[in-house]
Amino acid sequence: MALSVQKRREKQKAELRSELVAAAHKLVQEEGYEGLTIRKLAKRVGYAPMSVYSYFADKQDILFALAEDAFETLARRIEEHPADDPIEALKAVMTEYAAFGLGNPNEYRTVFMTEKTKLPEGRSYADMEEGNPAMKVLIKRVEACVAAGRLKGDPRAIATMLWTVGHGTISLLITFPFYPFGDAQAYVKRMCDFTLAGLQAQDIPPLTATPVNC
Amino acid sequence: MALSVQKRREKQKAELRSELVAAAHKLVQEEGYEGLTIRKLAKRVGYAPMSVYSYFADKQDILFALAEDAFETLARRIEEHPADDPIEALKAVMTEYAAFGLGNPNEYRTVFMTEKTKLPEGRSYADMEEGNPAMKVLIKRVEACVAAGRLKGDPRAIATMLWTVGHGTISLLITFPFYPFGDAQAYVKRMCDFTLAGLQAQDIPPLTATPVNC
DNA sequence: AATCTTTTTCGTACACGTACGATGCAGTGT
DNA sequence: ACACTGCATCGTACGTGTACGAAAAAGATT
Repeated sequence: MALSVQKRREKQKAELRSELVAAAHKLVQEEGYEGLTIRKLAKRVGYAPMSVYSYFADKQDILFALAEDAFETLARRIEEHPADDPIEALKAVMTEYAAFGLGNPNEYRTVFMTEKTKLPEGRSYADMEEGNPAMKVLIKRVEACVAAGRLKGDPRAIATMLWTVGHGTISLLITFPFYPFGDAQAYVKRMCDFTLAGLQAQDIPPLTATPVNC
Repeated sequence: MALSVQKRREKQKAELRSELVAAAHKLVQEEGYEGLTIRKLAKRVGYAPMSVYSYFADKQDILFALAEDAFETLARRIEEHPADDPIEALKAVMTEYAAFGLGNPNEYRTVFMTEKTKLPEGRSYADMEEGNPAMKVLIKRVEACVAAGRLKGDPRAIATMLWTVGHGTISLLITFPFYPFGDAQAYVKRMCDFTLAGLQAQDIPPLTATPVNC
């Protein structure tokens, strides 16, 4: 109870929620993933621990909010790195994504490597794609590649595959820092180039389609 | 004589450790992953909760032991299903690996998605490759592909790249189960085929080499 | 103004993982 | 026989996420 009851009263719900998100963000940056606890978070904003549950269903919900935040800043960062060649623009997305992950491993871990079994209330798949700015930019740049005839296939599928490879690379580098990947940057570039070479050589069907062969 | 006493102690210790692992396995089977707690485990074998820590560094260590068991059976399962074509044999590894990860997400998470600054005592990255039977099989089959002229390049680099894509796929599916990947099996197959197509189209240099262009 | 209803806040309690240090016992040296 | 040493065992305690329900505040109705 660091704050007076009256001041607490005046706060708007949305404001308080984003204040909680901001505090959570700070906590993660300052003390790492393990530093983010409900009690600490509550203390930061002058609430009792259980009051946090008025704004978040559970801890996962907080992490989800952090993820949304991270997506936004990531998208902003990406858009600061345009390129003439559409393929290069795509590579820039991957590079920025990797730089973000390797530069903020704690953040990346909480956002992309902790289980999110259930969507927060009112979220849907569409939200995950449409409401995710980073994915939106990625898809947009993929679409540019398709439009320019540099890639063939379903943009969303291509984007998801790029995300998959990027995430695999980053999370492995974070989780096994001593594994002999060689230079991290070089490995990121290797995987990025490899994936894009593969994508340029194929027509990528949509995700829901499940072609059966082999 | 002091030596035999020492050995006897170690043997007893190992016995109790595996007894604990067995009890843990049973607990998981009976009550699910959430049913595995130190306190319950201790009660099962008639010990105080803290006594478990004489045999395991922490709970992750227990899960790691469980995962080792699982990987052994996985490797066995893989080798029971060989394929004539070396590339298909490689795909089989990936498929089984994915099936394990998606079927045992908690084990997968503890082994491959939690920071490995502290591996269980006596484990190293050589162990990660040599001591993990599944990874061992992967490298072996990559080598078979290279020997058969179906793949070109450094086997370890190729295996690492396959691991990267496989891990990206599995961990994403685990972490964001609500994301519209479509059918998980189909997505795994897609990524697997895609990656192998790419690998077959290139000569893969060793990891330490860091080619610089673009 | 008074009463009832709804929403927001949070005090308490539980099971959890586990750090720390005490206890007691087996093995060794004298 | 006796003291000493090392080690297996475990009692206690802390901080964790969060279920439950009480308390308080805000809003609605009379």
